[in-house]
Amino acid sequence: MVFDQIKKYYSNFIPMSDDDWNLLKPALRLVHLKKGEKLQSEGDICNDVTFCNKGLLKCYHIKDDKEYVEAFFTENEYLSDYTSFLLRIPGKLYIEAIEDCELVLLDYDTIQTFYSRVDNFQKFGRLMAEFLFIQISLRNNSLLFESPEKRYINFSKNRPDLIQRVPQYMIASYLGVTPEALSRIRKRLLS
Amino acid sequence: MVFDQIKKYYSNFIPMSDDDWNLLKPALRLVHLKKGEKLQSEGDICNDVTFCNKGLLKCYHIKDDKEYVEAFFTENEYLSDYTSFLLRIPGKLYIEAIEDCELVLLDYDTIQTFYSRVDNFQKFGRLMAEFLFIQISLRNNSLLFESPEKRYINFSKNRPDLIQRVPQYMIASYLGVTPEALSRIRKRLLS
DNA sequence: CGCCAGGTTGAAGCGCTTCAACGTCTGTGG
DNA sequence: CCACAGACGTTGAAGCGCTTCAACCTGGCG
Repeated sequence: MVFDQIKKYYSNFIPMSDDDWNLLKPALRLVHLKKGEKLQSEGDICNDVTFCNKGLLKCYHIKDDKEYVEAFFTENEYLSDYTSFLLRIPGKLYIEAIEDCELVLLDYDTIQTFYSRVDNFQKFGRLMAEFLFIQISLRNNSLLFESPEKRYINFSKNRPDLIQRVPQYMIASYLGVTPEALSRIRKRLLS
Repeated sequence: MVFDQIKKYYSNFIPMSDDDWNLLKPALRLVHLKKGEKLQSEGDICNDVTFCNKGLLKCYHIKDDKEYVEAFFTENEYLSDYTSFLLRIPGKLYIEAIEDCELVLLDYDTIQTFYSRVDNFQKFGRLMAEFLFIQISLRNNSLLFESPEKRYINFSKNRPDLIQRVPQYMIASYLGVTPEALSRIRKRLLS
């Protein structure tokens, strides 16, 4: 059923007893998003963490009328404007469907309740934050220490699926260059 | 006494009962580091989190014989090669004293034991990972969306202490530019 | 004193950005 | 069914800010 994927995902982090699961399940909300629709906009306080069952989303912010892509999320990935979610402050991010999406949402209050009531969940929260930290560290180092060309090569290697599914100008933004620059990088790499 | 600072730091994240504290205190190790000495080198598995009582450290890695500074740490800050620490894999980081340091160390096994035995500590671990995530997100966005000039301006504003205490070429590395470029940025900003 | 580390300055080069023009594909309405 | 519009990608030319390399300045220290 539609919550099987997220259950499996959780189970990778902590053992999930039937009791735990039965407690959690009623709090999950299934949401569908059409291509181009937004899950969240600048100024919203992010009130949910989102699990992607199906589809593809981008997470970006806007500055001087330009779009800056911070991340992509696809099947079996966990996403949110985590900074806004944690600090309860308005976020700067837009989260938008690049393809039609099937998402599972879990709200802040429920999560906090689970943190305090279910030991395992506190641990899940820790592991999740640690996991996200490691992810973002990798991206950090990539941005600081690698050339755009190297970043593109790595991205193609690590996420060949996204190279296919995401328009090139969004990938350029994600890599921190203009679409023209990425086009030339690709051309250079062919020879 | 020497562990007062870290106790206070912990108390910012979780209530710390006398019982908790008495349990934790014996596991803390006081370490002194002279300017230029290293706490950790590339290839080491990071086995401790470190709290800085006094002094100043830099965290960097080496690539093509060049030093790339990832972070500075000073009084009342918490540091480690968190990726290596969490994943138990050899790290890429060097951690080195820029000034003589007084540090408080807490090792991996003790922390894991505390995670499983003391509820509050599990929560501390979560909050700490969340905190680090937010920190690194900020840096991430700065690197991706701001010019070196803007990064320098922000850095001067946020860490005027470090501008004074850290040699300029290390700040340049931290900001992701060459020492020459930073020198010219500073010159530009004077007019 | 002379050395060395740290900072500045100059000149050349390169890869990115910007702006503008031009392909190419796809979908949509006349 | 074709024609056109719009979205996406490519290409060219000019400009800019960074890097690199080299020279030089300065202050602290043996």
